[in-house]
Amino acid sequence: MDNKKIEKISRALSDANRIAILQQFKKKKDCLYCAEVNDLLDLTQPSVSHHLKQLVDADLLLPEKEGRNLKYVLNQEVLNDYIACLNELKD
Amino acid sequence: MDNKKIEKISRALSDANRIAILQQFKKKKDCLYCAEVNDLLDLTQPSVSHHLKQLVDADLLLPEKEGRNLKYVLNQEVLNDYIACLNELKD
DNA sequence: TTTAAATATTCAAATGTTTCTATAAATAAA
DNA sequence: TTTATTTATAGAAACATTTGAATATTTAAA
Repeated sequence: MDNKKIEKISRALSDANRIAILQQFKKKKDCLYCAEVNDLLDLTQPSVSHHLKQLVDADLLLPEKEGRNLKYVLNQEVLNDYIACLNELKD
Repeated sequence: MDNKKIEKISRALSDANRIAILQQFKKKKDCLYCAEVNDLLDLTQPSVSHHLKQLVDADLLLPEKEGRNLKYVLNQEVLNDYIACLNELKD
């Protein structure tokens, strides 16, 4: 994982709403629906869409279309890679 | 570590110059001097000072005065706590 | 095929970040 | 005590991010 990617993931994580989205995956078992995220946050639908886009663009979330619904899965591999990079910082 | 703190650390990590600073600790053994950081980055001294402030405000760096010089040590404890929070995201 | 529901996009306003120049503050050296 | 060195701060310009209103797109249901 290069520094540009570390920067992008860090930026994706640097917002209270987006952290809340990611933490919601702990409570739900496997995936989160877009509509659930809209309910979770105290924001308008376009704002939530913006935040989800940041997380998807950073590859932290994997979107899956289901008819006219959209389902997100946490990308554990990217999260692991990111954590590995942070561990590298410690000598 | 609460979400505000996770947000702040993530933001501190969301910049190429600040990532470069942290990575420099791998090369240097124990600490980094302010002047070394000024040499490392292609920025003016006030800009470097700004970036170091972000890292110190996030508690990622611990500053130590040495006469008129300033020395920074990586705060491994905060880094560990942050990494632990990210690990929590994975069910 | 028309209508309804779910999500995305566009645009603009407000706010925050990054960077610089200029300058201040702190401290060591002369 | 004057001067030089090191780091910090103030202020402004440029740029990026966040948010919401309005609207478009996509797809299912009627």
